[in-house]
Amino acid sequence: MSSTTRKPRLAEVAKLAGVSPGLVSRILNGDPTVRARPETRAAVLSAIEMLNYTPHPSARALRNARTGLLGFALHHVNDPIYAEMVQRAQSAAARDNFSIILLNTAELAERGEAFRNIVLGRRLDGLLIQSGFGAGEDVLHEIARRVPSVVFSANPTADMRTIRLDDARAAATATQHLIDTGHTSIAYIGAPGVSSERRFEGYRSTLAAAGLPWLPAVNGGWTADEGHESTVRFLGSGAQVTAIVAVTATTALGVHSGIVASGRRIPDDVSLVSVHDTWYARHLNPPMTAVTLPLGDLGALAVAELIDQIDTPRAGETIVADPEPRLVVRGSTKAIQA
Amino acid sequence: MSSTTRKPRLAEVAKLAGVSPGLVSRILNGDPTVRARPETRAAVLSAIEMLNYTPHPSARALRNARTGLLGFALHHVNDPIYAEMVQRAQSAAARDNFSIILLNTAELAERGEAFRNIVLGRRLDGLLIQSGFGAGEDVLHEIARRVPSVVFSANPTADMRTIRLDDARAAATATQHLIDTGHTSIAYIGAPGVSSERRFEGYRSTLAAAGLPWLPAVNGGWTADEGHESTVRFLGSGAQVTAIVAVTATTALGVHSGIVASGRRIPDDVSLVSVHDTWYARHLNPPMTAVTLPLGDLGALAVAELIDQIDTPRAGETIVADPEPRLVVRGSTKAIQA
DNA sequence: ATCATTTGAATAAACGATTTACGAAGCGGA
DNA sequence: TCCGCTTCGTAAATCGTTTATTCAAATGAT
Repeated sequence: MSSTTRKPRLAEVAKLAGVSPGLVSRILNGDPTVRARPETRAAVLSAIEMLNYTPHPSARALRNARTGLLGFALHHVNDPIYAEMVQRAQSAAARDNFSIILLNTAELAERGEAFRNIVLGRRLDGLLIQSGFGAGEDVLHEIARRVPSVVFSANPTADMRTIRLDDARAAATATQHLIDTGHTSIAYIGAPGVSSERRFEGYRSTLAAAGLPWLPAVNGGWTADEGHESTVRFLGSGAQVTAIVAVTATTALGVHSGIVASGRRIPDDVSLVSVHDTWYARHLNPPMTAVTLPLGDLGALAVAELIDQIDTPRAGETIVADPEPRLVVRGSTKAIQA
Repeated sequence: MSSTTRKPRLAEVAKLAGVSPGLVSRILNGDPTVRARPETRAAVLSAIEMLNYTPHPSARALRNARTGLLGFALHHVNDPIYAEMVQRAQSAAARDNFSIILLNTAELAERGEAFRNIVLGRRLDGLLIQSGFGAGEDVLHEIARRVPSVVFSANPTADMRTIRLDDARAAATATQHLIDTGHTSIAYIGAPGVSSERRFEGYRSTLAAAGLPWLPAVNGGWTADEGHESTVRFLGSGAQVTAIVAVTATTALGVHSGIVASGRRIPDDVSLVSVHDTWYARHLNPPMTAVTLPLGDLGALAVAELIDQIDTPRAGETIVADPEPRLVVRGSTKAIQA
């Protein structure tokens, strides 16, 4: 299978170049205090090249107390909403030679101990933590205080570095679109946690500003199945709304099927707008109107802040927003005839 | 922020217990050759407990030449199809104290060098590689020969450990369902790569066995958008089929919207069955009939084989299949009236 | 009492890279 | 010639575990 030659060590490069291992290391890492003759430097470089040398990551990690690994703890790793965010985060990390490990926060409940061990066990240089969903919040925040971290979605606190989207504005944009097209009876289907609360506030304040009535948030959860159930219950209870704003794309999918299951037509009877646009929105029947949020930018920026945080810890809040709120109008919304 | 006390080292545990570091290490790792008095062992254990000691992963990795990290290289990491597979793989890995890093094979084209460095740079103990999609296949297979690996989706070779689903049977199950409900004109919309080829063969042979005609595979790609485009083209070219089998769930979603965009009704004009069931299938309008494949089992088994592979490399093929093919009939299929 | 075993544990050398402290040439000036 | 300053590098101590080797004390046999 593999050939018998091991991977070369620093010492072997040094011997080939006729210098000491220390010098090779310093040249390799661009030590500014190193003063080597051009021909010495060239010899080192060509020895590295010739042996195709790459440093041993574990040895480096031990000596430098830095693993080059970042953790990305998400509430639901596999929510398609996060695909682009994770990808952008990984590219951003790769630029600084970091790799990203995905961690599922849902495991927190069952296997909290294992989670803490991975995260607190010097295996990771830093951690991106999605918070603000209620359950296990205290554990996450304790971790955030012990490991260089950037917490996102959560509300800001005095001692953490946080980053989040402009949730209120996104929901406001969705709501305003419905108002603009003549709707006066609009519901919000939300989920547990502060992101949903902020979106609800965007919904509520926009309706209030327009002099229109608002309803308490319907609790739909973060999954399509929960969105479906709560919508069926909500509409089944005789609610007379002509439009719904859904907290996120997965929930919105369930709301979509829930409206259909309730015997109402989209958009003729009920219009639907999703906060968060995603890959499947355009393929629904009818296609779903949605507000785009810059999750990719959030991921990239979160990583940049985290890497900064590793060197110089500090608290503070960052809000990531598109220059303009972006609404993608598709077939799930329709103007009310005056 | 964090308190001033470092994490304890092995030497500190040893001092507290009044023994040597070596002994602590051997007891900690359950060395069978260690002969310690019960009270000594108890002292060590209580010292570990008292200091809340956990070994330094980088030091261990250096000494043992084992990082505890497994790579999971997927064609499209974020395809929702893989959610359960990745989760099950992670649980299986966690049981043996391995963590999993997700890698995107799509990056291979642009950043092949970076990919090789991560993968070949002793950062990973082993690699799960999804193969069989055509592009970059040679690079993946070269890697598979140099790092302990389990390759999945690909066809078996003499020198690799491979694992895959029973693709042909899944497609056969889907096709048979359509035949059983009276369809005689059935198309298959596929994608590049051997998994799709195997599914096509299941489709073709099932129709042949029933004495029905089959069509060449329509190339739809692995994404919803590609499925949509190819379906619109296919139906627009005047194809007269009453049913379609789609290679996977994402493609099927695009086929679904493509049928609608072509002005045909599901299931009245065209029935649709997806190979792979997934979370959103039940929320489509109409909900999508699908064949379930045990991707979760594939993930768990692949990890188990990989961990085995790390200790004792060997070639061989494993096919993961449910005891019974499982078809979930929803609203996207309808019997043809005779 | 003496020698040979066993039992119980310590010692020290890796693993591979990084970095601080130190030193041998080479050079110019007095 | 001798001192002092650069220049260009080297040596050796870490980082924290693991494990082969060694060794002292306790036990047993004669």
